Amino acid sequence: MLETNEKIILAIVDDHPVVIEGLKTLLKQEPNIAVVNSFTRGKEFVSFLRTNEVDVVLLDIMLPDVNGIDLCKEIKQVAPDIIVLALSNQAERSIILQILQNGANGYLLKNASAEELIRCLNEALSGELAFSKEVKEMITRPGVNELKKIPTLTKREKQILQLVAEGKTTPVMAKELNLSPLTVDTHRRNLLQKFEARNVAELIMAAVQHKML
Amino acid sequence: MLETNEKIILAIVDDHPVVIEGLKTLLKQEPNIAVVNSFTRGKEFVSFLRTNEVDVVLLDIMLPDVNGIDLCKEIKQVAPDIIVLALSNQAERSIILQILQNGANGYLLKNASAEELIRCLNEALSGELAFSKEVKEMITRPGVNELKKIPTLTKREKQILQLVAEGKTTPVMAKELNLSPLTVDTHRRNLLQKFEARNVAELIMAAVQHKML
DNA sequence: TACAAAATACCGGGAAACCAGTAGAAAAAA
DNA sequence: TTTTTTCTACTGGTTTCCCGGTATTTTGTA
Repeated sequence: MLETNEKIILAIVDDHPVVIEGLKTLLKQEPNIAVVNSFTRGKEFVSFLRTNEVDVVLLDIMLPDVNGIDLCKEIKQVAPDIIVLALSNQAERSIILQILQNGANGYLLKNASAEELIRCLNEALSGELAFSKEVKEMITRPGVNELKKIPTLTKREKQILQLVAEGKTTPVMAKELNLSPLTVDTHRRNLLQKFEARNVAELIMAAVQHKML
Repeated sequence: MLETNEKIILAIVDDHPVVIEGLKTLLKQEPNIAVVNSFTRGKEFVSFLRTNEVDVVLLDIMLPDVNGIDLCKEIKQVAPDIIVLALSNQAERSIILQILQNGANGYLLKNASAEELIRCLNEALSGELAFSKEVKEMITRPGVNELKKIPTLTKREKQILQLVAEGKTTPVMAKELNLSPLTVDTHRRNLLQKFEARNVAELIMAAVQHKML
């Protein structure tokens, strides 16, 4: 949390120049906000973060170059004290929960009004989780299709999951990755366990439902 | 088409305040553009159009209140000479073609840069159809990602596909449907053939991609 | 540096999936 | 009423998957 008399250093990561300009314009009215740096690539921002201080980042989680969830995690690793407000134009329960699990401090829809934007910023600055109106409804109302806890996969597991989904068999994958088929098999079994699946069919379905494929 | 020395009256219809502000800011630099009216509802804009003159409208086709295609048609009926540039954040071939058939003069993605925006505006003003880069690619190349022909399934096959997706094994399904496991196996094999899949993983993926699960 | 997590690899065995055919009823379409 | 499609069922065999473990090495982080 910041002292109220200090100015906030804000960054915007979004691949849409229009959105960047819009946010800048709307936030210019706020006297508390000092610097607004903007980036169109996730990678760019991460490397900027390594050498510069940033208090708050408005992060579009639908970037072309990287997956939003991974990017959020990476940002939090590089700068654990940064406040990450996820930006998106769709409010899907599973995605929202997933990104919050990965350290985000809030979730805003791009159709938020200026007031909503400012309100969320302040909420986040005072340590709360901040959500725009529609998002709040989405996460509070009874999770109708309450999905089970989302399993966290390792790098290799994601890779293997992808290949499984492409119809590759264990020996084929082993050759492709220069691994023993037995190793690939182990990863497969770990995947099944993590997703609580009994076979590939369930595995793929679960992965699809969690938007991991 | 306008005379070059006349200023252009522009309108923006978008339910995202951020986008409106962004577009305004980016277009402010253009000396040719005079008035920028903005609306968050399609209906609002249409009634405005009945009493005011507008040369060009940037129209978000994903509004909450009305369908973009119908709105475009309505606008063209009220003011046939208006130039409609469709705005969207997704470039789906079928949608693009549909909206062009309904009188739109161009199609821009929201991730377009300022230069692209201006270029498209000028193209549209000089009577051409205007597209941002990615859209152009999408419509010129013939349906690349036009999915393969969707296989037609029999009643039983749909049933079995569903059960397979639920992780049921052949013997389990056989018992459930009072069939011989051998029969179920035959249906499975027919499913694999129809989807050109080598195993369940590919089968499920294909079925999901065709929205059959 | 020490500890946890991830990646690697193995054994043995049973179950299920997949392949290539064939073929007789039943239902739907011509 | 023929013809076609779908549903049913079979033989016989190969491959892959899935399960129960265990264990070493590598990597990352506290």
